[in-house]
Parts: sequence; C-alpha cells; structure tokens
Amino acid sequence: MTETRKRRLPRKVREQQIIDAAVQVFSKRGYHAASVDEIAELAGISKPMVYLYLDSKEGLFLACVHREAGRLTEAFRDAARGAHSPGLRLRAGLSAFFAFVSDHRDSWVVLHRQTSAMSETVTAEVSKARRSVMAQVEGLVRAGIAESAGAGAPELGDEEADFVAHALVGAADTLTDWMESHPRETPERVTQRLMNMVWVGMRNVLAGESLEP
Amino acid sequence: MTETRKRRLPRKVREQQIIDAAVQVFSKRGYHAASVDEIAELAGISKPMVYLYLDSKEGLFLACVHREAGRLTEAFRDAARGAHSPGLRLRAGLSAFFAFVSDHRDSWVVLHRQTSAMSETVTAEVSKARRSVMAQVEGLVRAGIAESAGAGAPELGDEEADFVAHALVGAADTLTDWMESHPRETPERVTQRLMNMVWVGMRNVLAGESLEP
Amino acid sequence: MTETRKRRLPRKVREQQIIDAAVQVFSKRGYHAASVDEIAELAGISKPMVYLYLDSKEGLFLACVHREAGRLTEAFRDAARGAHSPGLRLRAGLSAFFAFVSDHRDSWVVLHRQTSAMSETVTAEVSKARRSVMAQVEGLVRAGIAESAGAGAPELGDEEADFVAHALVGAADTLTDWMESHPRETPERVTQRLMNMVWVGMRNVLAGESLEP
Amino acid sequence: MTETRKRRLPRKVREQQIIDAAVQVFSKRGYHAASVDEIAELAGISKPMVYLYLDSKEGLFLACVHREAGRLTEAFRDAARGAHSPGLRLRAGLSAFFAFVSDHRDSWVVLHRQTSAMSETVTAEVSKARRSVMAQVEGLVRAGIAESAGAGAPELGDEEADFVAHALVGAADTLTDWMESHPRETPERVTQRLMNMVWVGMRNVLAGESLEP
DNA sequence: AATGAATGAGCGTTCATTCAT
DNA sequence: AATGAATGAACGCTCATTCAT
Repeated sequence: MTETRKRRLPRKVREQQIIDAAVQVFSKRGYHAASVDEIAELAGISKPMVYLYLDSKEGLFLACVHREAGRLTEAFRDAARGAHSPGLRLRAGLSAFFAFVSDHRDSWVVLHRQTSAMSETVTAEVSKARRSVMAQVEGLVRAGIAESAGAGAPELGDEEADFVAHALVGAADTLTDWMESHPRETPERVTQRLMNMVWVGMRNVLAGESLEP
Repeated sequence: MTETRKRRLPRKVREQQIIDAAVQVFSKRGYHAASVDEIAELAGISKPMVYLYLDSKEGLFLACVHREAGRLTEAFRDAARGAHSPGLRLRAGLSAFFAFVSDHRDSWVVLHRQTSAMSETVTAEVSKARRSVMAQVEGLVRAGIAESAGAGAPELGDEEADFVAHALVGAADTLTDWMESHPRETPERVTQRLMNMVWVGMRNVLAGESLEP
Repeated sequence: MTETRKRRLPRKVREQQIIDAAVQVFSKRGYHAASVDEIAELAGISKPMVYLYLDSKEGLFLACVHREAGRLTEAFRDAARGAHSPGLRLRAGLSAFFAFVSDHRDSWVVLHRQTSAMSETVTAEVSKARRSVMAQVEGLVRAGIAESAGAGAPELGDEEADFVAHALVGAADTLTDWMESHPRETPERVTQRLMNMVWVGMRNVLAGESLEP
Repeated sequence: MTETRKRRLPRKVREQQIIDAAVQVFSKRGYHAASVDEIAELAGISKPMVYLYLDSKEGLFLACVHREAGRLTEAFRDAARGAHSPGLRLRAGLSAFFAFVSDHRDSWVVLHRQTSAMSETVTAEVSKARRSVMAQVEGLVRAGIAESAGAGAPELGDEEADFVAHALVGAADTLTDWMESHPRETPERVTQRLMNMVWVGMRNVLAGESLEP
C-alpha cells in the first residue's frame, strides 16, 4: 500500500500537520530540548515552512497548547452531552478526562508538564490555557458533588473545589505514567479505581468532616 | 596523605556547593535550559571545577537527583522515628513528604518534574532514584492501611498500593503548585485535607469495594 | 494585438511600481538588509512577479540605479535647457543637482551610498552608472569655469575637473544629511553657500595657484 | 621567517585583533553583509571568542566605531600638538584628517559610510561618535578661519562653521575614493588641492559675501 | 586546587529563489 | 498575468566541553 505523500498542500492542512508533529516532539523532548528541525522533519517539510506558518518556536508551542486545550475542552463537552443528569456528568467527565490524558499522552504532557522557562507572554498564555482546563475539572467536581450530596448539601467553597480539582488532575497525571508500566490497566479501570479512592473522601471534604490524626 | 595547608575549600565542601547551585538552576530553568555557566557562577567557582568534580552536565544532574532523593528518604526516616506506632507512621510520613515538597521546591522539581531527554544510562539512574522515592511512599501507604484495617485485613496487593502511592504523589505534586497561589495554606492543612479526601477511599480500594458508576 | 480586456496592469507599469518600491526599500535598509519580500509587499504584488520582471535582487538593484541615474541626467538636461549661456549652466546644473539630491533622497542614496559587496558584473555596471553621473557634474564644472575664466583661460586638465567634481559631489552628499537637521535650509540656500565657498577656489585650482602652507 | 602564531593570548590582545579584523570586514562588506564568521576567521580565532569578548555583532561594530573615532581624535590631537599657533592648526589638522582618511580607509568607511539600519541604541551611539568627529573638524575650521581673518573678524556663526565642516568631510570622503583610481596622488597633494579650492571661499562664507548668480 | 582561553557543534531564524498551478 | 507553497543555504548566537597554565 503505497502512500503517495502530497507535495503541495493548502496552508490549513500543513499547519495541522506541523502542529501534530510539534506536539509529539515537544512532549517527547520538552520545550527546550525540542528542535524545530526535528519537528519539521517529522512533519515532512522544511524548516522555513514552520516559521512561515507558526512564526517562531514559541508560536509553535502556543499553537500546540491552544489546540490541545481546545480538544480537551471538546472532550469534556462531548462527555457532558451524553450524560443528561448532572450527577452522571461528573463520572462521564472524569472518565473522558482520563481517557483523554491516556489516549493523548503527548497532548497532555504538552498541556500540563512543560515547566521550562519561556518568554513571559508565552508563559502567561500557557498558564491561561491550563487554568481553563483546571476550571473545567473544577466545574465537574462541583456539579457532581452538589448533586450527589442531595438537597440540603452545604455549598462547596471555591477553595475546596479547587483543591479537589488539583488533586485529581495531579493524580491523573502521575497515574498515566504508572499505566505505562502496567500494560493490563485501561483508562476505564484506572478511572474506576481513582473514583473509588476519592469519591467518598470528596464528600467528606465537602461535609467539612475530618479524621483524627 | 594529610590534608593540611589547604585554604581552598576541600573537595567535599565544594562539591556540595556546586550541587546546591545546580539544584536551584535545574529547578528554575529545567535540565536543558540550565547552563553550566550559570551553575558555576552561582556556586562561585569557575567552570572547569564543575567538570573536575562532577564530570559532565548529566553527572551534575545525577548528583542532584541522588542527593535530593537521599534527603527525602531521610525526611521519611526522621518522621518515622518520631512515630512509634505503625499507624502514626503513615500520617507522619505523608506530612513529612508534604513538608519536604513544599519546603524544598527546587529539590522536588528536580526529583520529579524534569522530563527532558537525557542519555539512556542517566535516564535509567534517575528513574531508579525516583522509583525509590515512590517505593517509600508505597511502604507508608501499605503499612498505614494495614494497621488501620485491623487484624483481619486482606493483604493489600502490590498493584493497589502502587496505585495509591502514585495517586498521592501526583496529587501532592500538583497541590504544591496550588499552594503557591493560596498563601494562607500550610503543608499541614493540605496534608489534612488530602488525608480527608483519600483516607476512606484508600480503604475502599483495599477492600475491593467499588461504587456503581 | 489590441490591448483590451486587461485588468491586470501591463508589464511596463508594474515594472515601474516595483522599482518605485525597491528604491524606497534599498534606500531605507541598504542593499543587504533590504528584503525582496518587503519590496514585493510595498509594490502590492507577489514575489514571483518581482523575479519574473527583474530576474533577481541584483537585477532589481541595477534597475533602480539605472532609472535613478537617468532621472538625474534628465534633471541636468532640463536645467541646462533653461540656461542658454554656458556660464549659467554651471549654477543651474549644480542647483538642479542639489534639488534632486534633496528632493529624491532615496534615489540619491541608492545611486551613491550603497557600498555593499555585490557580484562583480553588477558592481561594474553600478560603477559605470555612477561614473556617468560624476561625468556630468564634471562637464558642468569644466564648462562653467571655462566660461567664467574668459577667453585666455588655460585648459582645465581632466584630473583637475575630476577632482573638483568629486569634491562637489561628496560635499553635496554630506550636506544633504546636514540639511535634514537644519529644517530651515533649502536646496537653494545650500547651493548658494557651497558656491560661495568653492567658486573662487575652483578658479584657483584652474589657475594652478596654490596657497603657501 | 616563520611566524609562530600564538595560540593563547590575553584578552586585551585578542580583543584588539578581533576589532582589527572587524574593521576590515565591516568596511569591505558593510554592516549587514559582514558575517561574524568571516571576522572570526580573519582574526584567526573561532566565533565564540568574538561573542565572549564583544557580546554581539552590534557590540562588535560599536567597538570598531569607538576605537576608530578615538584614533582619529588622537590624530587630530597629535597634529595640533606640533602646530603651536592657531593658524597652523587648521592646516595641520586638516592634513592629519586627510592622512587618516586615506591611510585608514577601513576605519573611515566604518566611521562615516555605514548607513544601514541598526538597532536604535547602536544608531544613537554611532551618531554620537560621528558627531564628535564632525565637531573636531568644525573646531579646526572655526579656529583657522578666525585667526586668518585677523583681529576685526566677524564671529563665525555655528551654522556656518558646521556647514563648512560638513562640506569638507564630505569632499574628503569622496576624494578618498577618487585617490584610489589616481595612484599618483598622495594625501598631501589632495589636501593641498582641496585647501586651494576652499580656502578663499571659506573666508567668503565667513565674510557673508556672496557671488551673484 | 583553580582558572582564563578556546572551540565544535548545534539551534532559532531569515532570505533569495523556484515550482506548480 | 499572477500567486501560494516550498526550500537550500546561510547567519547570529549559545553551550557543553577541554586545554594550558
């Protein structure tokens, strides 16, 4: 099956191919160790095209972050669409989240694990995208808990929901690495296990209960 | 060979100063963006000394990882020493962990967040050091749960304990970032909250219980 | 072949537009720092058109030099046409020269101040165009002095006239910069002043007189 | 006679060698067309040394301008030292100026003929150095004329002296090119001729006299 | 024990130029 | 007549590393 590589492609298509390659390379090497040469080669084009379309290495990285943040947002939205009660939305959303993180390792690594020092504007933009993702997880957490807690549930404070969201995202991030060394695990099983682990506790946090040390 | 007359600092001292500087710079810039120049300058010596003592940039990074992993291990040991019942050891250990992670940001970032591509041998060594840290958390988890579950507790499987340890470490990592933007939070409060969140669930995971989706 | 239906501009017009743009950009940036991209954009067309019409960056530069040398020549000719005695021709010519240099800064800068290394053939052509301008100034000088010196004037040697022409052109070039920081000066005033300064001396040079050091 | 090229040289020496090379290359190619590679090669060292000592291409250019401006200033000072009456200082100064311009073609071209667009800070610094040179010529002009005009001489206005200085510098610049194609000319002869040409006129300018057109 | 001097190799970026339509 | 797509080659700059003292 010969794959005739098209030589001339319209800008929009090439752009996506470049971003595809960039996400892979940024994820694998990290922002600084990634070389535009390698990205261009992986995208099957020459370096000047990268600069023509994406302006700079930073612009390229930004494009990656934006696109992948958008995709994750979309994954959330799709999951929510299928779950018509607020309660199901939490599980569906979290499940979608885990699925995304484990299915799109590269996207997630670019979105969440690139810590290297970059120009201030880029750092700001990236932080914004990351906060937007975190806010969506937080929304899921708050909605899910609120419903599951029933009518008389106390309001879940901003800080509490934020805390839970960060804990979940951090756990999910590390667990995705863990999955790689446990090939029999699936995103679903990991989701289930993590839910088992935190579900009751999330409500405890909500209820203000605390265990004695 | 008597070590007299030396006004220039003895090797061991210099070495530690270099590693001090390196941990700061690696943490701030990331492995690749860090420059040996900056490290040498921060250490107050000339570059060839760095190479004389630590061989290469990778050797320098390895030394950082080893030393900081050792320090974290020591923090665990100290915490355990104060808590003479296995049950208290879990909380004390986790608390020590959080304290370490938030007190020694640079150390932790070097230990856990540097993903960049390095030579295979180095990557292997670093992974080993990281796994050793993870193993200690896992030990705490297993011991703590075992005791809290009482006499007839089922054996906690390796995979389960490993899972919980990874979730905790990941959550702790992200929560440390979160703490930075919530200045009123302390490591103790965060520890407490995380314990509230996962304590019950950890036992659920142990008991093999699972919530219906 | 009737030239109907063509909405796209005919070749000659486009060519002039391109050269217009090129003169501006070459003057502003210098030959090497000028980019064909910028020229094409300023001309309102795409880059391949530039190459279709002018062959190369050097060709483009050559075209600029030729056209602007021609314009300066024409300015001389027009000035001469109005001054029907050879004596007036010198002043009118010099005045036209200053007017041109100050009115068409870009043209002059391209004609006289671009020193950058180019291919030998091009350098030769450019030198030729520049020498042609210099020759015209020299002609003015020789004619003007000859007349002013009256019937029995000694022949002004080639070298002497050449010397005076170079001195005048160099002075004029630098004085044009000077004019920019003295907004109340006009080409006419500068011409007058320069004439005052060199008029007597030119005749001295002619007469072979020399001041004692 | 074998020339043993010293490999290791102290910074100060190497720095001067690099600037030597840079002046040549900047003069020959122009700022933009000059490549740091070529400069390094001509200086007999590797590129990083250039950056270690001179920071950047712009820094290198600045260093050239400063050093050569200083040398020209020194040439003026030396000439003035030999001429103990103000009147002789003009001729001696101008002669030194012409000698410098023709002996150090590269220095002068760097000092006066680089027009290309550079960063604002550099442009500012370069302009400053150039103005300082021009001011020295202006000083010579004013002093010389004042003395030659005798006791009752009218004050020479700033603008007039400035004008004359610019005209002289511009003429000298172009005449230096002219000398290259007239190998029998010497700086002394050219100086003499230019003095003949402008000496009387300079006083006319001073006296406010003007020739009728 | 300690350092100033030096470099090979690579990276981000740009540019003149061409191809296919 | 006109252009969007594409690139080889070069340039400014930096960095990990070593040599000579």
